[in-house]
Amino acid sequence: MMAETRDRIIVATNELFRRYGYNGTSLSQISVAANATIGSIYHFFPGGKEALAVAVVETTGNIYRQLFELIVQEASDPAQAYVDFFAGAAAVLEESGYIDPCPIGGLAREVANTSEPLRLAAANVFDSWIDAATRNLVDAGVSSEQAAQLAQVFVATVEGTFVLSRTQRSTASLHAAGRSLGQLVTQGIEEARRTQTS
Amino acid sequence: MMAETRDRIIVATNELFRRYGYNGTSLSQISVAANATIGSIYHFFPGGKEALAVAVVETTGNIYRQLFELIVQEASDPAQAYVDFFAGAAAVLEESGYIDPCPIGGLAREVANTSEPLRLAAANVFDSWIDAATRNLVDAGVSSEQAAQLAQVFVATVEGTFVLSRTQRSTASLHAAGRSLGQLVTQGIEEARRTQTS
DNA sequence: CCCTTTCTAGAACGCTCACTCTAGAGCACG
DNA sequence: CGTGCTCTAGAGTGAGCGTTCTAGAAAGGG
Repeated sequence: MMAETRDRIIVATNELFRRYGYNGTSLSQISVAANATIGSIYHFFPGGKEALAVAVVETTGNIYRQLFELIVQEASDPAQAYVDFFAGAAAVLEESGYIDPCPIGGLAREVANTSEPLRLAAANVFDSWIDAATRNLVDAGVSSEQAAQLAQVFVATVEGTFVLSRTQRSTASLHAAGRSLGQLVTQGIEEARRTQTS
Repeated sequence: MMAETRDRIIVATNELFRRYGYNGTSLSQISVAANATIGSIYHFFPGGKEALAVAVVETTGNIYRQLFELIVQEASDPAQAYVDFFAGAAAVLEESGYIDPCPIGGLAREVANTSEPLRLAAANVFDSWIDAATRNLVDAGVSSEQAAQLAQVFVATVEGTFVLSRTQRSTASLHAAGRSLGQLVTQGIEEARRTQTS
């Protein structure tokens, strides 16, 4: 029973943050959406709203990293994985009516100057995503320096296209980013192969 | 006298939004920072906080577009302009202690679901940036389809690296993005030349 | 010098916020 | 049958929010 309520609170908070942001979401809203009283929220998250937000960032960060690794695993070739990732995000955005697909970037940007715990939680999530992408690219044959650079650009582009597509209500930037990222990865692999065989 | 106060309000609001976001900034804070009473704020912006935010988005959007065009004009070659742009942003971030360099993306993501006027203002700014970059790339010899795609990726990457660098307190992603964008632009120019001469 | 317009001053309003507190419900275990 | 622990219930607190309102200060042309 305990874990169910806690999970419901996290899921509901995640959705509300994606729509209204951190400061735009109230505990009473969360209480209604999660079907849990404010007393319950403080029982599971004694640190209040901030602690709840940290939990949301961490769980969502893990889910997205797993999703990325799944897409990588199922892609026909390394470059295609990145195209697929952006195509999947585009589909989610269209289906949801352009609600933010991910609460982390928005939260981070909103409170980076006011909540150090939240900023750090978000930074750790971005690090874990960059690490996962770097490992994948190295596995695909990209040099480790190039892989680190491409992984950063990948994560940055994901966050940037979320901002753009949400604002413009268009998936054009996501498709553009998929193509460009695929191109960069392909080129990174070819360059490493050339260097190795020379 | 009138224009001075109005400008002071816009400048102060811009700075506060970049630190604390839209919902995290109060009119009383703005009033203090701008050295203007709340009555003055409502005199110049009868639409209240939302109208003030729209004005901030529009003026800041114009300033950034002009900055981009200036960098393009002074760059040694087209690809270098994009490297320079990210390098400049990196310098600004480091100097400012990683305050958000631009209020627009954060605002847009924060209120895209709650304020249609603000969302539209931000969307128009992004469109104007994409148009400016597209024109620049076409002038540099890139095909119009490629230019449109690259311009979208450029703007998305700018916004994304702002999120990342602000969260991680590091300019690594900015430098990585500068290199990758330069690479994509160079490649776009070469590809167009090849197609044309064949 | 008055009159009109532009702008400032700041108190006041209703509302919602994050958070606290005290009671008691539900349930497992001896 | 109770004893103890986890979790829920919901009223209450003080503070701060965006906005409104009325009154007056500057400023400038006739």
